[in-house]
Amino acid sequence: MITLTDVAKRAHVSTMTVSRVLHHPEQVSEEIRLSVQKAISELGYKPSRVGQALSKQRQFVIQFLILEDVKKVDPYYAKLLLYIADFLRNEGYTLEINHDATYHASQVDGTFVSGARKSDLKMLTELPYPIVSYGKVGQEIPYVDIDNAKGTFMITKYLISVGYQNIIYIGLNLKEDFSLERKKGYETAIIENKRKAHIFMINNDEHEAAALVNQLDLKEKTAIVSATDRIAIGVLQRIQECGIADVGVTGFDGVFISQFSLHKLTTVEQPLKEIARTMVEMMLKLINKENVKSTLIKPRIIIGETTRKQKVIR
Amino acid sequence: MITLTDVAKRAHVSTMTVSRVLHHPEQVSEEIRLSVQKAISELGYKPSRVGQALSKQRQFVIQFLILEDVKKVDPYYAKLLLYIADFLRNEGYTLEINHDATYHASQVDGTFVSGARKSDLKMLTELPYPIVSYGKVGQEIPYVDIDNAKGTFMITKYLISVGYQNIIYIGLNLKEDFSLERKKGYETAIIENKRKAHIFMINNDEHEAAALVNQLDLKEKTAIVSATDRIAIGVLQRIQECGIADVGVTGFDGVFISQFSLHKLTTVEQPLKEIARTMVEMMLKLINKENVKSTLIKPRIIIGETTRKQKVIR
DNA sequence: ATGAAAGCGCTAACAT
DNA sequence: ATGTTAGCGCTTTCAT
Repeated sequence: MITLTDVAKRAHVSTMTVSRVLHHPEQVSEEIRLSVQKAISELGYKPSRVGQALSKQRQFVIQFLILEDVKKVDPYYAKLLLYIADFLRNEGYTLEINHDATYHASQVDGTFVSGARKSDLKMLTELPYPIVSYGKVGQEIPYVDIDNAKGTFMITKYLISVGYQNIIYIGLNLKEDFSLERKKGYETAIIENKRKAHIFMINNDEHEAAALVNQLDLKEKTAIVSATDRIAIGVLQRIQECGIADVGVTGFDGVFISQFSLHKLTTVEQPLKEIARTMVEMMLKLINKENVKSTLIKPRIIIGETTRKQKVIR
Repeated sequence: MITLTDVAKRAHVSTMTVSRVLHHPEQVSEEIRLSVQKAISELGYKPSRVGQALSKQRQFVIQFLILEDVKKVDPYYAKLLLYIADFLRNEGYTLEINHDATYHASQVDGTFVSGARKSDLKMLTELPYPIVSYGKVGQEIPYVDIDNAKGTFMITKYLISVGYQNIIYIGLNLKEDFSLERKKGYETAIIENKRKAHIFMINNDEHEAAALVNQLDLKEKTAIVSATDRIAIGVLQRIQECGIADVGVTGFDGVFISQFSLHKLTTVEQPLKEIARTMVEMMLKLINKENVKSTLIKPRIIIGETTRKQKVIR
């Protein structure tokens, strides 16, 4: 391995001069600077992360702590991780993946966390470094999340705008924040437009969704707002089987699932790249002891082929 | 931060004695060992990764280098990453995620790579540390892969065993190894059972698959072996729409996609946990300068609801 | 503008 | 069985 000392010898200067060339080049005379830079590139010198970490007492490593069970990991996490890794790298940080919930002792400069629940709050607040959560856990922990209420609000409003008369919501039978928010978004849009709310709550299961559709006696000009893509897929398949005409179906999340269907699903997209960017920005601020505010990312609705197309709201 | 020195002072010994208690406890008298262990736990001492890395000249970090574009990342990568992270952690290693293909300069003890192509071979073989690839790139690089030929072979044989007379293969129009292997597995099973091969090659697109089905004039007792779940989804939806009876459909990969359908797809599963375990084992051997052999993992076929069920082959 | 010295946390090699 | 020394690569502090 090429070290600072190697470069220093080659350039006939001290290691400090080399270090200065790298970090405070303005403090070094041009002549020496050039010859040091030459030595660096000739030798192919790369600073050792370990050496820097030791003397700076910083690791330049951020961990992503996934608290879900492996089997339940959402498919789009891979994308989120990669986006985060990319953004971090631009800032000179590295991303370390950790999974086991008992493993918080890792020596890092900060932690991203996903899948955290209220019961994790104590453990998380006790960590000796900054945390940013993907998804709200509690006010104590800065988070980034999609604006769930806005998502269902936007998509419901869209359905109304393209002429659906009757709009049904199939929600998630869960007491988590995101589930309540999604329901609220639908209700707000319904009230604003003086329609009648029709709400059903089920588990996140395509078969339950299909079974529910069977009992609904759907008419034309009806649209179904689903709280997740998975519910939407069940609804959609049942509707197609029955051959009911002009019934709109929408989902929520829509990163992979909605692609695996002949008819592209109208859905609320998780803007993963923006979520990643925001999470990284917040982390860097926290590391610099700056204050941050939890952020809701504005969702984007994707108009697919499972709803009418007339005009598009933004 | 609590250091070795803190522990040493507390236990009234030298730092080396503390280090020995941690790494070679048999070399330390029981009396001292106990008092050092007491000091360690009272202070909550955790060895510094950086300090160890510096003196051992090792990082205890493995990177996973994903060479695909973010947008094309397979959904099941998240699972693979987590499994690998878990296995590595048991061995005292940490998993670092890197994505940008130009970023191979990372200081790590080894690299896992996925999505590598022939054109990456040169770069990969020049890396100064061990590599294990997920998926075959060339003989130069140790890899772990699912036994693609065996997968299609097994599933074709299964279809024959449950009584399908006519078995069609819809393959991927790609010259990559895995695509050729999957086709070969089908052909081998067909020849062994003295059936007639019917092969079509298309892109990995559900619409192309559906369009192909339209031209096929399918009869009863026919089954379609698809090279990917995505193709299978297209086939399946088209068949359901047409209401053709007793036509079997199978896929390949089947980690997430096959779950998002009312009718669970019969498919060849990527045994991700075993792939992860094998990749980690190989990496550790390589780090220890032992020889390794590239490994094909035996696939498992999942019998879903898109094929007849009579008896199960293993 | 440049350099020397000390220290970050740890361990291998060498004493005792 | 235990301790001392030196060194891993780098940066901060304090000379010069």
